[in-house]
Amino acid sequence: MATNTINNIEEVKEIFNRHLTEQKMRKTPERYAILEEIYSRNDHFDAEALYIHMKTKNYRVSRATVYNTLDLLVTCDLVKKHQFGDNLAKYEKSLGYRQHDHLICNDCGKIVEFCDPRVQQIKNMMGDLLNFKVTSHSLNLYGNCAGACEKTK
Amino acid sequence: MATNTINNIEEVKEIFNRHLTEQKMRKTPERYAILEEIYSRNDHFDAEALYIHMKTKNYRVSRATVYNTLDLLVTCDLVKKHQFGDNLAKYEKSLGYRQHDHLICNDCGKIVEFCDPRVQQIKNMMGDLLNFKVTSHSLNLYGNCAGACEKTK
DNA sequence: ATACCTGCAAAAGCTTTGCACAAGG
DNA sequence: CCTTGTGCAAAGCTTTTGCAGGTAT
Repeated sequence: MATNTINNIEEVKEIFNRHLTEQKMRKTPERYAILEEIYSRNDHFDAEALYIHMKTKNYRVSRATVYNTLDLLVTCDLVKKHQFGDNLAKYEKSLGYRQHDHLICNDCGKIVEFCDPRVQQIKNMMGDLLNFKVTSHSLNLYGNCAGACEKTK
Repeated sequence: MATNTINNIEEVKEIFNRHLTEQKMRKTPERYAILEEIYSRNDHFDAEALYIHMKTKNYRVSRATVYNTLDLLVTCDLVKKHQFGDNLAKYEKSLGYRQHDHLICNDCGKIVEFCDPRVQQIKNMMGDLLNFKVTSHSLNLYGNCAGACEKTK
């Protein structure tokens, strides 16, 4: 199982739990099941893939709940939402992951993550310069993975 | 007329013209009309807004042609396509504009452009490091325009 | 008990596609 | 002429919404 990440699932659930309490929202089994499913993955997935995967595991859940819960998890910073060029939102778990950005292969769709401190510098400087309070960002580099790209898109 | 930009419209048409010739594509009046319409704007617009605006000017054109032509213009680098967080493609003319990125206000939707040479440095370094040939990128900073934001969204 | 949440299906919104007709080369 | 491009409408896809029934608190 792919849950050997920096934070174990119990810790994540606890954070979610606290958020739900603070916001006076209900602790439904669906919400925890979706959280668990997301944290068992290590990829960038879309809402439909998550939905299908839960169905496959015989977990009865609706698309509406998947979308609602994804929004909720994005709000409390346990999940990050991305747009990689197409009109399809992709998600990934975010807790315990260093802030990072993405390099996307135009041919095979492969996604590689990277960190660069200059991104933070740009955010700080541009915020000051243009009088914006910058709260988040999205940086995607597009190209192709030289050589070993198999167009498995 | 808002065509007092760095490159005049004739120059742009000439570039488009050359591209169409090279690609053995037809020089239809619709294509030039759409190009002209785009270059008369200085904002970030979506396909529907462009379509509506052409209709308003009594230019008979279809959505299909608008989408086709936008794709075509993106291909030949006369137009840039963006995704600012939502699932709605936004476009802007690109010729003669320094490469730039965007700062988007979450409250009022205002878009401010900026340039930072560090973006190019990041592209170069990450391409080398991860063995990718980086051909393009998208960097958006999200936040809010301190003070004077009127939530006119 | 009573909001809130869920499931289901329909609707909405952007974009693509199919087909018949038009027109560029 | 022949093939590409266009208009129109329908279909496709992702995401949102409305409503009736369920359930956490």
